[in-house]
Amino acid sequence: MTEDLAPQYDPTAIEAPLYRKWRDEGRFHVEADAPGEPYVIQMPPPNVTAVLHAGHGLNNTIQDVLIRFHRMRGRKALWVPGTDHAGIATQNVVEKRLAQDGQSRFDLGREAFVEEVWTFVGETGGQILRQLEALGAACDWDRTYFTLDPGLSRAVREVFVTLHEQGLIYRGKYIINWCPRCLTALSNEEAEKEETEGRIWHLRYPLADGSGGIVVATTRPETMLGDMAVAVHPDDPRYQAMIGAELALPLTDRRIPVIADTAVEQDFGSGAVKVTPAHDPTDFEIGRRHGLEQLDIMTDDAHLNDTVPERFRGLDRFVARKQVVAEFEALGLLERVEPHRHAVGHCYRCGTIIEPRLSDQWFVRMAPLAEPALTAYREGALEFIPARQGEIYTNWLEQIRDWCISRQLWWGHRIPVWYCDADGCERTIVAREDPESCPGCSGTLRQDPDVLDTWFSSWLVPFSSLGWPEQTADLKAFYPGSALVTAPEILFFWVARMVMAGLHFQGEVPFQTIYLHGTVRDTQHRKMSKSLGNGIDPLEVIERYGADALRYTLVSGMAVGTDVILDPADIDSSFAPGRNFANKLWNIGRFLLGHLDADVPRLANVAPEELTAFDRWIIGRANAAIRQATTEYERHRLNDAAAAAYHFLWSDFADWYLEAAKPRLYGTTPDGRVARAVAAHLFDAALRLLHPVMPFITETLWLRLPHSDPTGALIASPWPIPFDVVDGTASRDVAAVQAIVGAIRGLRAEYGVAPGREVSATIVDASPAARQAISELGETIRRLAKLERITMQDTIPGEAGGTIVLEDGTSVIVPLGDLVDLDRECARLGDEAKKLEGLVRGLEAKLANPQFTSRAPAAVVEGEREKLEVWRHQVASLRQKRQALGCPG
RNA sequence: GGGCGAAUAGCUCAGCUGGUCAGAGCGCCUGCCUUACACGCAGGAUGUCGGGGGUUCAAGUCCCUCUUCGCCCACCA
Repeated sequence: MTEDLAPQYDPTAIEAPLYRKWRDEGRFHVEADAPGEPYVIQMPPPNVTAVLHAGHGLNNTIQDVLIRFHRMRGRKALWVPGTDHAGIATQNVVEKRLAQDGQSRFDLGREAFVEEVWTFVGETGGQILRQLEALGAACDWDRTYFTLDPGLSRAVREVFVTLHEQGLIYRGKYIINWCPRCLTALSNEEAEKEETEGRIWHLRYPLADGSGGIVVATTRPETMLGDMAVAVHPDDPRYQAMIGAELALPLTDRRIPVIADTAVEQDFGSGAVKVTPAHDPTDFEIGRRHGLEQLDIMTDDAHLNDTVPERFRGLDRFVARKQVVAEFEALGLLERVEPHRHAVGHCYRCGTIIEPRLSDQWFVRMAPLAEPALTAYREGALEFIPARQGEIYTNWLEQIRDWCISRQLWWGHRIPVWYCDADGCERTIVAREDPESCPGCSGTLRQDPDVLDTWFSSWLVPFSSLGWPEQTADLKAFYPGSALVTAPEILFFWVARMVMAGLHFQGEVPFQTIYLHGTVRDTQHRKMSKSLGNGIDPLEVIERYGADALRYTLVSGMAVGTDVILDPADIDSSFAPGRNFANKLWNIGRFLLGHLDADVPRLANVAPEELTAFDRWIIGRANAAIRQATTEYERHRLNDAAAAAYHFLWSDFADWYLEAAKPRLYGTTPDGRVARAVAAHLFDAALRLLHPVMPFITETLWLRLPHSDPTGALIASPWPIPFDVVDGTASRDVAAVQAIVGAIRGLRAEYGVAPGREVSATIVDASPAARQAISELGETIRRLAKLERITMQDTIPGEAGGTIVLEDGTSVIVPLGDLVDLDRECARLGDEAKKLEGLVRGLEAKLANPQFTSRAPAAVVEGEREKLEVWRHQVASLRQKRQALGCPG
């Protein structure tokens, strides 16, 4: 039971075997019919091709902390893991591999390519889930899902068809965000807007009759080849005469009209806008209002197509831009060029500049779904951490636009829509089950070639992962979930949409708490990324310092809503907090276990009168730590919860209690047994408090403690509750001990007393607490301060000594003979007195102010009076000491 | 342009309902290998709480304003 611990803390030796033990004992699994109130977290499913990075480390640590905490609190805790098929990302990875062999997906063809992706996923996919085991993630692996699993695919299809039936899914031709590299449409969220230093070109379009012309401003000159009109504001006095006129579109032989539309801002640019209905959302709307033709001038990969004059055909869009500008310049039609800062959309997967493009796509009507999601938040069904994220959520929902869900990819959920091409039939079938043939004409059907946005399966996870559309026991037991932990980046991609889907299909929000944590960044506050090479590999950290050190460092460095800053160039000091603390814990355990035996009495069986002041004090500190850590975990302030356990263990338990209790622990006296009982029980409780953050080391130490917990594992044992012990004057007495010991240690350091040399101390004007502390705990003081003896007396000793006056007026004097420099001591006492006199004067003035004494609460005034008394007393003592030493002045 | 937020010790940040709130960790300085721990022990230094106004008996804490910085959204081409 008190089997020896390795002298050196070696996390690699304990972590992996312990994880296996937990898993083999079924500690992570929970049945639907298990007792207790459920606590459910859905892991944000990592991409199936992902490898663990620092962000995953932080994200999953937080979830694991919450799961472990709530399990210990008696909840039926379920953490559901899974992976996302990640349409574009995964397809890109496999395409890159093919490219190494000089192949493209088109060489293979759709079926073979998809087969290839499945093979790739089968061979290398999901390794991140295995890496999470090293982190200690207590997920229920029996419920691991993949978003392309048959069950989840059924859910996707059910949702698509239902929304279609409800008129919330439609197909239409609109301007969408097109990635010319991935060759697919993207949603608005997938087009990342980046402020870019660009230019704006002012181009002159001459009137068809040759009389002057009109100047338009554009950031994308190449699109002028698709212009169908120039628009001005109907009220713009400058252009009244022009409205209705015909312009000769330069570089082409086309004629376009000048039209009036209120969408035009008179103040911007020249007040005249070229209208390209097929390549700009605003222009698209203007074009619709005026019945303009939509001329798509580009190919899928953003080269100019056959609609433009021959010399431009086949040119890349940016090459074409240069050429268009050059030709305008040659014609004398380039008025001027200005620098211009504007937001340009980039593909969130490959970074390619988005091409706004007219295209036939499927959309989800979002307004009807957003409405309940807003209401739910406003009615308090959702709690954001930090709370301000709720405003961002609201802001987004209020101006939501329809969601483009079709993707021109091959890897993903195929859209469940079939078309009948038979003449005169041309039916569209949207169905849950694959139809054999056209129900209208029995003709052959052709399935829509597109797949769905990856997020169209992700937004269903809170219920699809539990078996929906089947009404499973899991669904009943574990929906809705409790918390959702993720980075703010996917608040719109995923979190808000899950809320909508949950409300729409289950009638309830999928989780109550939305915990949005910060990002792991380097010392320059840059996001860690592969391309910048500034990443920290969590697995490397785990290998070097252990998962517990990694986890503690991440949690302690993470206040709610702030980023975690780590230095990739100095892993050693970055993870020092966790590493140091884990080592400290190990050594506390080693020391304590070395002094325990199997028959340590239960604390409940120790008579109250057997407890010393230090025992009662440390129990009080433990109770405070239990209360605080519990509250902080509940409030999701994990760093504060961890700090509560940390400070209790290190500053109170190790630094003071164990140090003070050493003689008792070394011996075999009855009070030694009491100390062992106290130490064992409080250490047990503290390990419980810390277990959510540092599961491995706490479990390892806990298993070696003598106890009779029936669960047999810390991971499954109950959360600690405060001990029922009366403090009496214990905390006051120990505080006095700490003050006296601190004063003596300070004086020793001040005068360079050799560490081994014993001195004596004289206490004058002892306060009641000091008096009691010295008479009851004098031996402890003597040992902790390395004293030969400590005495109390009424008068200041004649011998020269260092003096410190404590806050309660007690004077601690250490006679040091020759070691004391009298001048220095006089100056020190004098400075101290002066400083205090200043404070006294300030406080006297404050108390003399009737405004203060009449308006401030009585307790505050009383507190200030007491403080004044103490300070006055201190000043008097200091003066007295100076006099006794014969100080000048 | 709209929304949200931040400025506290060299660094990263706490300070939650205005009155022991000027703190923690890391780093730094001094002394110690005191048989649990040098990833340690003991002691120590460092802040006009971004600037300026205001409310209050009392303000890192509330309000206004300026400066600087960050995040999200956005069809001024």
